[in-house]
Amino acid sequence: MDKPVATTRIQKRNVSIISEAALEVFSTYGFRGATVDQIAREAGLSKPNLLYYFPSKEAIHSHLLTTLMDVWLAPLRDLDASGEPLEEVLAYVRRKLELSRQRPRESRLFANEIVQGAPHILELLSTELKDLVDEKAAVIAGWMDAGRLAKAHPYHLIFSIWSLTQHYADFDVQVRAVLGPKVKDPTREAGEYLEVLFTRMLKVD
Amino acid sequence: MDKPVATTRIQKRNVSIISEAALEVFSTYGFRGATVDQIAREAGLSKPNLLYYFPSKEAIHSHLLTTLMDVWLAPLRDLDASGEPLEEVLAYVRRKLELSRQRPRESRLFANEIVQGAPHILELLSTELKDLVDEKAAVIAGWMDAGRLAKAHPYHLIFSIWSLTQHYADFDVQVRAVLGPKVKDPTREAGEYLEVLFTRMLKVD
DNA sequence: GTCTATACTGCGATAGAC
DNA sequence: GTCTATCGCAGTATAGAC
Repeated sequence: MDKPVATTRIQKRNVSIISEAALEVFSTYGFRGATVDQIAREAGLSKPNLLYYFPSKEAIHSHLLTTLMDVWLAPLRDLDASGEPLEEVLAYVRRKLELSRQRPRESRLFANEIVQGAPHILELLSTELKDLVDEKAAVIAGWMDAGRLAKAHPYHLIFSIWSLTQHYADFDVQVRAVLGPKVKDPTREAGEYLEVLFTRMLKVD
Repeated sequence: MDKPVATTRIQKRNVSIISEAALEVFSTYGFRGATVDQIAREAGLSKPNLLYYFPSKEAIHSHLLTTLMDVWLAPLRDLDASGEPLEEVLAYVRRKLELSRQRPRESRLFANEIVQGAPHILELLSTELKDLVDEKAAVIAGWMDAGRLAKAHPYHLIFSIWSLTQHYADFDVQVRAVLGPKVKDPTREAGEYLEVLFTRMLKVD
């Protein structure tokens, strides 16, 4: 809803600048906590000028959430039914953790939205997201039935991958506060830990 | 900071009613998204009357966060160095998951705060929380060194317990959207899954 | 101690000049 | 297509009657 006007090159460029600024602000302060003024300042535009490209604050937010959904789900889409099971799952974990490291703002944007009850994307969750998870959970269940992966609840396996990888983006301040300033790259440690965790969990003896 | 006035019974009762209402509203909308009007309505008081008990919106929020911190850390405090290692960890997971089930609003209150950079409790995280985790991570490391628990990064083990258990409170709408309406109690399924996960992760052969 | 009324601020959005 | 100016509203907090 409320797509931005974007036909000329200048317009496309400004829409992209605004999106970048809005991602920065929304991911830090949440929807209500963010102000259009802040986003405009971050984007280097005046407030009315910004509202020329997007009709409202809500429109910017919606635009971000929907366009980012694809990026967010790509790692799961890439889970390949014809691959080697354990390696496929571990590769998924790696891709997801890499996404948390490289795009923590996107992760926090979603986290803010979902913690508050997903008012803007509830529909997407029970359609697009559910369909994809249904499909991939079936693949994983197939591997388990074939004895190629240790048995476990496939849906909760996927939830645990989301939870553990996104934790290092969403709760970054807490992780750093607990580990102390000496640990420069918590996500690298996390990668090693998660590799061990899911191998022990899923490897067939 | 800014403790509420609470000497008489009526005052104590109202402070408690306000806290309950504020928890409901802050956990749903975050700090900025919540309004004093909403909290007052939820508490059945007029706005000025509410602001007689707490000097400001921020004071209510601080009061909630600091008083709830103890409840939140209790399960980890109860991890007993003289107990049987695997059983102690599993019991911790169970207590934490039970807390997510019974007090999802508290979990979301913290999640909102930390996702947005923990502006109000950063200090607490790097002192009280860090000290407790340091202590318990040492206990776990001791168990691993003694060969009573499979080796793994103790800090990230604790992070993974937080992450996995709180996920079912903080991301409840997403979990339910994906599982569909037929699953009435995702947390019960999660309990079984997590039992398996941490047993396979930590059991010594 | 609790209410009504209100001061004051900051925000989202629009009007209209250029 | 971008600006200045401003409207209208919602929000926090306070003054002062009862």
